[in-house]
Amino acid sequence: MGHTPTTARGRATRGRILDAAADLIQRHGVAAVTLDAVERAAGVGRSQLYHYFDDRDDLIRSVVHATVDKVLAAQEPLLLEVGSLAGIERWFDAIVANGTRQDAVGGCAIGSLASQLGGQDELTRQAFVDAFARWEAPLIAGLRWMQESGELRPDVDVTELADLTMAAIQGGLLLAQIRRTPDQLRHALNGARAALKDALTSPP
Amino acid sequence: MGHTPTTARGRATRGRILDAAADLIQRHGVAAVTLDAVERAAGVGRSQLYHYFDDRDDLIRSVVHATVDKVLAAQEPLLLEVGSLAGIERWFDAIVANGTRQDAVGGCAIGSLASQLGGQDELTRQAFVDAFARWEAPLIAGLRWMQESGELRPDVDVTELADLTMAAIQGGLLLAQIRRTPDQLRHALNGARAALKDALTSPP
DNA sequence: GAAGCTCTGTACCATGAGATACAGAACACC
DNA sequence: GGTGTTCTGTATCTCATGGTACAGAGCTTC
Repeated sequence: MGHTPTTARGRATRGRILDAAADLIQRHGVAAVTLDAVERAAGVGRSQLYHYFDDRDDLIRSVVHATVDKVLAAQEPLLLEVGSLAGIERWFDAIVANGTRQDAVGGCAIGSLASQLGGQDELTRQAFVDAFARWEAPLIAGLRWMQESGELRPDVDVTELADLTMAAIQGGLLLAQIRRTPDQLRHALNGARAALKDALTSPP
Repeated sequence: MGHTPTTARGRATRGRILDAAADLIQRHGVAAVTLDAVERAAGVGRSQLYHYFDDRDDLIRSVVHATVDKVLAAQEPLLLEVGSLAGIERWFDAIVANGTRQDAVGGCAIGSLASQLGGQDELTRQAFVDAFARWEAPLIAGLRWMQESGELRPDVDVTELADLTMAAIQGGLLLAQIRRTPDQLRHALNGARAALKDALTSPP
């Protein structure tokens, strides 16, 4: 898997390559990631690419892993507070804000990658399965905690609720990306919020 | 946009090309659609491709339009009955069945295409905007009808409900496709169903 | 059955893009 | 400051792939 850089300069270069490639994918799809384009965008020569990555596929895979780590790291502080309705709402708000921010491009980086590369090789697909699992796990844990502490009705299926939430996020982001407006995402998350409130023991 | 075939043989050939290309996209992504691959899969020579399509891009665009029409045509009979809870539930069941059927590949053909080509040119993106609008319109109309006839509470936002539903479908299909199991899709639609029931005037 | 279409088969071209070779610069370490 | 390692620049090769040329088969129509 190429050389892992040891010097600061090396890490910076590898990072620039990864960022440039990720940006190209996000904006114009995987097909737009030609080595020439990456070089231009990253301000880097051909030899650097092959110094840090085995080949193009290795680069793409690395982008996937980097993106997954980055997105999940960004989510982490919010996902830790998901054990309460207020925490979940903060999480939703952040997602909507995030989807709105990136000038109308939006879309979930992981979801976007997933639908482009999910049908690729088994290894890449597995990476996305793991990514979504890591993403959903804190939510399930939080909901379960709420259920055990009596906030949530005992008869609701927490995995079902979590799956709905994840689907609403992904679907909302996809549709918002196509329509270039965050409305759909907001609506979808409002719906998920309603479903959550509906499962509370004490209706608000 | 190439020659539109006039003979039966011509239509069959053009159809085979379109089917083969659609299949390749669905299974291995747009990048896998090389002209050689299409020829092999469709049992067709290079000259046929350029007889019926201007170039590769035209072929891809044609696949998009054909897929949209096909999916929407398949949905149509169910979408006409969406003016009642029972009709909506039949629609959901069909979607789940459809997502389950295609041997674990699944995924929404339109959604999959959309996330691969949505960031492409403006024209293609618009095609998807239209597709989703055409898809969602009957649902909104049905919900509005239910609201006017008193089945649905007057204070609920029908577009919000419809957006949640569409997002649940798309997100559920995406996640089900990645995980190769229809559970997530089923869960997501159960959630959407719950949200719908919650909006009814007479709780079931 | 001949003309004039639509449709098909094969060979070929041009070039974009992935990959390689190799030398030289920058840096770390003693 | 010398030496080995990491990192970078440039030129080049190779080949897959989109695109073209052109002849020939197969209908349809008169």
